[in-house]
Formats: sequence, structure tokens, C-alpha cells
Amino acid sequence: MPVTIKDVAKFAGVSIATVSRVQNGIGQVSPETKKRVLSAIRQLNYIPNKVGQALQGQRHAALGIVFPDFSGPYYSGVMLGFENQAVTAGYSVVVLATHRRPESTRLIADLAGRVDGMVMMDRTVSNDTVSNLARSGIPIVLLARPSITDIPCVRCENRQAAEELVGHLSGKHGYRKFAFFGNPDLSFDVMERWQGVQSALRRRQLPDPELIRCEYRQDDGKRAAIDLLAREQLPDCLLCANDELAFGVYQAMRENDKRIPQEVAVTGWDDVLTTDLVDPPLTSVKQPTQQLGDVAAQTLLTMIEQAVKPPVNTVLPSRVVFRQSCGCTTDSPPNR
Amino acid sequence: MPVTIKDVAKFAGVSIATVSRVQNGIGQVSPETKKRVLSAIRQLNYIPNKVGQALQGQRHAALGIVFPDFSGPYYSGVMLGFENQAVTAGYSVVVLATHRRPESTRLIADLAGRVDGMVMMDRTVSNDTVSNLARSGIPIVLLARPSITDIPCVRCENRQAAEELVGHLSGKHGYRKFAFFGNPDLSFDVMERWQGVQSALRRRQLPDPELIRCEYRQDDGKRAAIDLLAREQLPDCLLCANDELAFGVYQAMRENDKRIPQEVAVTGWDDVLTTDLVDPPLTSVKQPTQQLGDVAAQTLLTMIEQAVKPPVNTVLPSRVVFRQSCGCTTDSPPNR
DNA sequence: TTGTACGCGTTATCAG
DNA sequence: CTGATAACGCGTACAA
Repeated sequence: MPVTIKDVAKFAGVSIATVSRVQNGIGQVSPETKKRVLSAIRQLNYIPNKVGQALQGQRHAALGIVFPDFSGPYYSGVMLGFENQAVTAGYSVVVLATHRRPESTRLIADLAGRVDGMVMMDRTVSNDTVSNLARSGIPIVLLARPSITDIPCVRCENRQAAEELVGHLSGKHGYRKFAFFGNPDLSFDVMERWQGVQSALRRRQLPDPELIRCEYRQDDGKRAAIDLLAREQLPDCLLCANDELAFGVYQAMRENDKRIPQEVAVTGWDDVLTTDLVDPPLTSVKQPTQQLGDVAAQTLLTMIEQAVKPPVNTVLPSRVVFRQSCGCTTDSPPNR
Repeated sequence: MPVTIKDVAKFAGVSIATVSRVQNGIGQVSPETKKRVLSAIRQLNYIPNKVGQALQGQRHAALGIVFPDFSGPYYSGVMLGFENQAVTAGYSVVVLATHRRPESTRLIADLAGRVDGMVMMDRTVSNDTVSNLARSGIPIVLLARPSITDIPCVRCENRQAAEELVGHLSGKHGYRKFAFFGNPDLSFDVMERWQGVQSALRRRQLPDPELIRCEYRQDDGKRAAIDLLAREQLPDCLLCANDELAFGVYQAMRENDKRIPQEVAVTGWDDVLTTDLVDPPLTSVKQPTQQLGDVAAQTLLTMIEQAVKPPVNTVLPSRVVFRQSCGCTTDSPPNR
């Protein structure tokens, strides 16, 4: 049903090659036939078939991006940056969320067959799968996930932010007993945050933090906090691996009439849009999500188009934003 | 560089057709050669090329989805539902955000060339462009946008929700002067919400609401609210076209020491994740975003696979969630 | 049971 | 300047 170059050629009374020449502006065509061809193209509303082009040109003009999930503003930020760069460079974007599906390895292999390069985020598949894929020749960039062999990776700084956060909480507010909400095994970022918090406390000779293992959604944080409230004594401060967990903790505290930060301080991570509107405003660590997508796309495009090796490690800076949930009375950053 | 069916055939010492037969389980192959072929496939790590398959099968095995933008939890909800259905049905998902780009018409035509069907959301391109595209034969589903000719559309209910919202605000709280934040020209949903509010007020013989024209982001709401605060008298209640606008209004009110809902009531729309955690908890209208994506994908798949005409109009129910920003003292829904 | 040959839509090459 | 033809990778009639 769709109109092909063949149809145009027949309609204009010329050869396929001539239509192609006009279409792509390559080679010599007499003004007269050119006009005839262009008119035929317009009348038939001919659009070159992408699949034919891909097959002949050995190029998909598409980039893939693999997420573990989609929920939350973190992912939309990354996607926004990635899509923007890709489309500007003339590529389509194919998305895939693994959702911890058992067949995700197959799905990713499929994806690799329809794109010129792909970005893989965090714990989407095993290192082995990534290595195999990379060895097969397709350009790959890792996102929020450590580099494997020499596959480039782009991520946010976590350890120094943890250091700054803990320094403030212990130094300015005098907290000693910390708990960390999150599951380091589920995400490389969470792992780094947890380790950063641990070493920052050790460096100050403070007690080791307690790990409250929970997933990454609001409900998970709420449940974990309710469990915690059953104890006789609360920690001084709850460090949450992301803002959604912190919001869940807020719910649990509100429903149990516990006041933040008077009875327990809370901090988040990512600094999503509404952190300054919740009650109390949430102290969090700002991540440059959109830039993360930007840089990942640019790195990938460099690999594809120039066949030049991009930097293996790109680390984007994070920044702690102090608000009132940590015990501060104003929203401004502290003078250190 | 990638290994093709040709390579496998040569390696196994059989014809291309035989490899294809084994690969797709169609036709008769002797157990012996089958084993040889399978071993070759494994050893060479052969993965059928999607482009070749697409060209020969006249099928992309991909769906497209076009957003005006990506920001915010509303879009990620829709995307989540859509991607899930598509992948389950064996399709890849190609995303595109128009961002009011001037070349969006071309970008969408491009997209149409690499998918089997596409969903177009809200005000991404003109009705004419959509009609042309549909006439060219590609299955299209409209999302949060009225049906054009007989192109199926999926959307959320708005007018009845507006009626319920206004009924509560005027009936229970006695508000009379309303202002509506948003730009009805930018989105069909906003248009319906605005019209719904207008007629609900008219039906009650209350003064016409004032339209405060602003875009859809938090900053826009904040700016518009600051302008409003310069007046001598505020309206009784500010109805925001989405939650982000409402959050912006919150910021403006907080910075100017105005109390919600005592000095002015505020409501949002969409009911994103943190509406119950802001101060005060935001009264909003819950939209089934994920289901929106689900149903859109299913409708599209019906059109593609069964060549059967799906329902032209699918309207999913919305639900008002009453919290404290409208003047209620508890978070539970009112008894009407 | 297996192999040959063609078509899908495009671009590139080569001969005229 | 133009047209015929090969090639990309795959599936599938058709022939052996």
C-alpha cells in the first residue's frame, strides 16, 4: 500500500536510479527530468522507506535506551536529555524497561538488532550479557553503573555527596545514630551512597549506620519506617537512598504523630521537583538527571559516528541541598 | 561484521533455506542436519537481523508513541503502561517528544516509517497532519485528544470531575469567586477542565471564573500567582490545570506568607505522587495515567493485528481526591 | 529432505 | 546525463 521509489519512477517515466539521484541530491540530473521527478514525488506523497534505507545503508538511525523501570521523575529527566540529543542528531529513540523480567536478556538482544548503539542503565542485566553484547560490536554506554572492561560509563558523584551530607548532619546537628533506607544490591548508585555514608561515619569515629533494607518506592519506605517505629528507640537520623523512600517515611511519621526533624531527622536523594514543598521541606542531594541523559547520548554518538574512543568514565557532580527535614531552620545551604 | 544467516549456512554446510527452516521451526529438517545447524547458530552466536525480517515481512514489530514533552509523572505513567503492553505483545517502543519543535511534522512522518502503528498525544501536531498520516494507512490512536474523523481516541474524563470539584467547593465551602490557572489552548485536557469548571459554575448561577492564562510548569504557576498577589483582593479558590501549577502556587504563597486554604483555597489536577505530602495536602483529581497507556497500546494492537475496528472513543474515569488545600480538615472524601 | 531463486525498498556502481 | 544491475539480510514459493 505505501508508495515506493518504484512507483515514483514509473509515474515520472524515469529509472529508479534517477529518482534516487533527485531524492538524495547526488549525481547529475537534467533540470527538466528533475522537475518531473519532484512533481511525481509530491503528487504521490512518496516517503523513502526507512527499512530499505537501513538494509542498504547498514545503519538504523536509531539509538536504544534500557531502563530498569520508568517510574519517577529521575527516569523522565534522563529520558528527556537523551531523547533531545538523539533527535537533534537525527536518530530515533527506542526504549525498553526490563522490569526485572526474566526474558530481559533476549529483549535487549532484540533491541541491539534494531539500533546503532544503546545505553544501559544501572542493574538492567548482568555484566556478562553486557560484555557479550559489546563484543558483538554494538556501541554501548553504561549509565549509573560502573564501567565493565573498557565500556564507557556516565554517572553521578555519590561518595563526596555522602561525605558532605554526613559532615553536616553530625557536625552541625550532632546526630550520632544513623540508619540508611535502601537496598545496595539493587542499584549501583545506592551501593555507592551506602558505602559513602559508612566511610564518612567511620572517618568521624561515629557508630556504624544501620542498614534498613528496602526497595525503592514510596510504599517500601513507609513499610520499613513503620517497622522501625515499633522499636523502643529511634535513630537520630534516617538517610534515604532516594526521595520516594523519604516521602514514604514522611507518611509513616505523619500517621504515627512523629515529628520531623524534632523526633527524627530525614534526608532523601535525587532532589525531585517537590522536595521543597513537602512538610517539612526535604534535605536531599541534587542529581543532574537531564544532563546525565545528555552526556550519555553524546558519548554514544561519538562512538557511533566518529569511531573515536570517548572517555571511559564521566562523573557528573551532585550537590547537597539543605532544607528543614535535617534540622536546619532555613532552606539555605549552610556556611561550612 | 554481524553474523548473518549466510555465515551460518556456510559454517554448517547447508543452504540458507535450511537454516531458516531450523530457525523458524517451519518445514521438515532431518534431525542430523538440524543438530548441525543449531550448533552453528550457537557457535557463531547468530541473531536474525531485524531489518531483513522487517523488509521481507512488511512489519516493523515496533510501536511509536509521540508526546508533547516528557517532564512530570503524568507522562512516565502513560509510558509505563504503554511500554508494558507493547513489549508483552512482542513489539519495541519508539518514543518521540515534539517539544513544539518546528520540524515535528517531519519527525512524526519519519517515525511513521519505522513503526507498525503510533499513538499521538494531545497537541503534538495539527489535525491535518494526523489526518494525512492516517489516510496513508498507518494505524493511529489519539491520546488525551479528541477523535478526528474516525480515528480512535483514549482519554480521561474531565467534565464530570470538574462538576464534582466545583460542587464540593461551592456547596461545602461556600466559595464564590474562582480563578482557573492554565492555558486551554495548549492542551485538550486543560480545555475540557476549563469548560467543565465554567459550566459547573454557570449551572449554579455563580460568577464566571477568571482565566489566568499560564503554561503548565511549576515556575509558570508561581509567576502567575505572584502576579495575582499584587491585587487588592484574591479569589476564594484557585483551580489549577495540573498539580505542578498548584505546587508553583504553593511556592508563591509560602514566600508571601499567605496561608492555604485560610486565605485562598487551591486545587490541582492529575494527583501525582506527592500530593498528599505537601503542606497542606493538595486536593486533586486522580487520573489513571498508567491505564491510559495500557488502553492506548491495546487499542493500537487491535487495529494492527486484527484489522478490526476498535471503539472510537474510550473514556477512563477520573476521581476527585479531597484533601486539605480546599478547606477540608481531613483527607477523606466528603459524604455528598 | 534439501537447495535454488526471487522479492521486499533502497542506494551505489558501472556501463552507455 | 541516464538506465540497468548488484547488494544489503531475510523468508518462502518452487523445484529437485
